[in-house]
Amino acid sequence: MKIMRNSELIKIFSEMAELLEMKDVPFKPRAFEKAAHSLEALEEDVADIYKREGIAGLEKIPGVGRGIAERIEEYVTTKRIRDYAQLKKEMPVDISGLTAIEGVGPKTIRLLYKKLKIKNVRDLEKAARSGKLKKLPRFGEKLEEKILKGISFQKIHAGRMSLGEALPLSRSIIGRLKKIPGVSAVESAGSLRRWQETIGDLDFLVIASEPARVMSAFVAMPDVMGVTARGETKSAVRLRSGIHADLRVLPPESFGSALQYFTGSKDHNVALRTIAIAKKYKLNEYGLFKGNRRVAGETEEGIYKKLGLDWMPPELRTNTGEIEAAGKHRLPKLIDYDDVRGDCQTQTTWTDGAHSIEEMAREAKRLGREYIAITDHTKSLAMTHGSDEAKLRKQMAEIKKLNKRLSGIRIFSGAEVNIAKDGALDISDAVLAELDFVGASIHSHFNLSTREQTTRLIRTMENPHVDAIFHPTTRVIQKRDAIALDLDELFKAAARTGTMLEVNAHPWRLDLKDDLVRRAKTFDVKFIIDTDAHSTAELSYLEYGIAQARRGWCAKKDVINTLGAADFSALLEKPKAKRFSSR
DNA sequence: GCCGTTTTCGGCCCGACTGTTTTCAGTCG
Repeated sequence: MKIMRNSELIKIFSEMAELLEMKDVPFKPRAFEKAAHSLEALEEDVADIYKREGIAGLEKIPGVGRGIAERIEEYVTTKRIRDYAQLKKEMPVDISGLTAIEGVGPKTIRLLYKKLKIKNVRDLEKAARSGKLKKLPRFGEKLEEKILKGISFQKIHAGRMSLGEALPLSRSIIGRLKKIPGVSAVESAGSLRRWQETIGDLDFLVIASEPARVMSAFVAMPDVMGVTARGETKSAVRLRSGIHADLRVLPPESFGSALQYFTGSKDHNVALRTIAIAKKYKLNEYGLFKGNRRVAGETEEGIYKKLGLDWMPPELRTNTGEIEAAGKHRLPKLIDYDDVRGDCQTQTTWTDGAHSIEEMAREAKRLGREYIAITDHTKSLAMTHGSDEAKLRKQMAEIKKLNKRLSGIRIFSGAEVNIAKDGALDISDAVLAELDFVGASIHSHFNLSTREQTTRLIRTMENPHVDAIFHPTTRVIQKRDAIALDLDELFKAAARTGTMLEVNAHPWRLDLKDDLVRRAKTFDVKFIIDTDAHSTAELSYLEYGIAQARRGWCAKKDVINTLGAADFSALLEKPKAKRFSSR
């Protein structure tokens, strides 16, 4: 999936955008930025496109015209781009490192390099500490201090926060804001409202009769480490948890437009604004305007409707076809957050979990689940005291007893069977056949070739007892890349064998991820959404997995554990290959 | 440099806030 040549070009074009910005070149920076962004979404290696269709093929990529197509050609054929090298020679600085510091942009970088020969964050910190920055034109005490603070903040938290950290944090801030007198509405917008897997910062929108009071309360929250902006309608703070939070107070007539605007994504908004312009409107965070007259703004629905579009859930707003679908009234009916009725991957004290089968089952019941599959690890994963055949049989007997004793929750016996390097499993088929539900997953040999890895998983899927592949790509967000796989081939095999693919809800994993879910769906793959809980607390992760499925355009029917316990059980009784053929 | 129901030239999002400016540039989202 990782395409080397594309990611190199993405970096080059993004840097070119910044370098041109520094030189005050108008408009070209946006063009390079847009091309870089477009390459990120591209599924194919540009070199392959070029070999097949030449320059004309490259020009079909959105945001790529003749000029950028020729630069791609130059890169593919000579491994370099001359005008990038030239720009870099004029300004040999660590652009991405420096722009990551809050308040440092291209113009500042140019000034820092020209006056003080600052090339990277280390040079910048040294200059700031020795008081050299404040002597620069347009600099002073405060900016110097701001940069030092920005550098230390960056050291605490490089990168983005996981959805699993950001959502509870956001909910607690929303709770706090709602208690302020005069506050009649609070929403979080931004990437969090779109349930993106990582969050860059938090955005809060508020309707309040006394804006000043909200601002004071916001900047005084216990988690606030520093205030970066405080105005009448907008404030911004740094939180101890290592993330920025913005707050805006809005009049009720603009709340919907602000929600729409600050929810994004940026690409979605740009596309929306283009439609607005074509229909002779102006769209901004205060409303949709015809001349000076506001024609919509109170609600998001009102804005989309005036633009001829159906309202769409924030999870879909990525400008990858949702706007066209909304215009044709063909948006998918997404799976709802309360549609999943059972959790099919959980671990207990039998292996590396923190709680007993009964504790997990009772908590699952409390959360409204109708069933839970207990899927402890198997023997080749020795560090988890994985089960062998005898231990699994003992566990099955225990589950049978518990099912008689407990009401309102059904426990399925299962396992998370470890997949060997060659795709074989470490539990005999005879015992797998006795289990209600079998998931298999990879926990080792992450660096095999695409061919080896694909063959490995397909062999596992061909086992008639394997109901599902857990966390199919084994990526860990911001830590470990997905294993190399020929995904189309994998998805075809999953559909052919009737093997479900998991959308793992653990916020570190979220695997399969959104765009792969969407792609798998085109092969008619069926999914299950599981928490992979190793404790009772983690059983509540389910919503993150559902969000990922929604971002992958999943309907309820695509996700098999939306079935009730009896239907799910009946489905598992059928031979794998025949389970989904009639659906 | 890109793009096209404003089309092959002439546009390209824009408002809030900060700091150091005495009227605005730079950054951010």
